[in-house]
This record gives sequence, C-alpha cells and structure tokens, in this order.
Amino acid sequence: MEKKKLVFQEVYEVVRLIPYGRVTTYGAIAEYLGVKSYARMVGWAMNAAHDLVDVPAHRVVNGKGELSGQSFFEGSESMQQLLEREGIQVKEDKIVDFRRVLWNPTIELKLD
DNA sequence: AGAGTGACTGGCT
DNA sequence: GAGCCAGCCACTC
Repeated sequence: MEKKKLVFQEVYEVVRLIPYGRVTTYGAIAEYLGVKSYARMVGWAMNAAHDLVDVPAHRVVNGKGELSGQSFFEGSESMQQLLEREGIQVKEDKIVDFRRVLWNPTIELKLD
C-alpha cells in the first residue's frame, strides 16, 4: 500500500474553486483529495497559504462552521469581516445557516 | 530520535 | 445538541 501525500498545491487549487458566498471544511477538502485523515494538515496548509493572496482561506472553516482560523487573519480585515462581505452571516465566530452555504467539492465536483 | 502541538473529525455520553 | 476522548499526520524543540 502506498500512502498518499498531501500536496499543498492541490489544496490551494480546491480552495480557489470555492464559489463566492460559499464555504467549505478542512475535512471536505481532504476527502476530495483522497486524504480524509489529513484534515489537520489541510488547516496547516492554509497556514502556509497565508502568503498567497489567491487562496481565500477565509472560506475554509471547521466541520462545525466555526471560524477556527480567525486569529490567523489578524492582518487588515478579520476572517469574519471578509465572510460577511460575501453575504455570509457570522455570529459568535460561527457561520449562520452553515449547512446552507456549505460547498462540498466531493459532491459539487463529482469525478464520476 | 522522542515528545509535544495543532486553521480537525467522528464517535460516544 | 453540546461536550469529552481518541485517532490522525506533519512540524518544531
């Protein structure tokens, strides 16, 4: 058995595909890339992606819809601010109607 | 090389 | 439905 390796570039590509006004989870991305157990690593990849402006990391949250990486966006605008700008309501660091705005690449980008 | 840590998740209580 | 516990992989000290 060969172990699949997580490629940051792949993660960034998926994150870039997230539609405006939608969000996804670390687990969903990991699953789509075929590395379901790498949810934590995806989050870590986001940390590295912090340097890239093309990667809307603010559209990626944890499975509960909480802005876990909010503290990491203390650049100019907070993660919450960016999400609300896209029409996503955020309350108590949690996305309102999370299920409704959730975008699952494994489903939306079905490979067949 | 061993131990600790973390932008997580699923299962059980 | 919210909270606690264990499993997960890469990175740092």
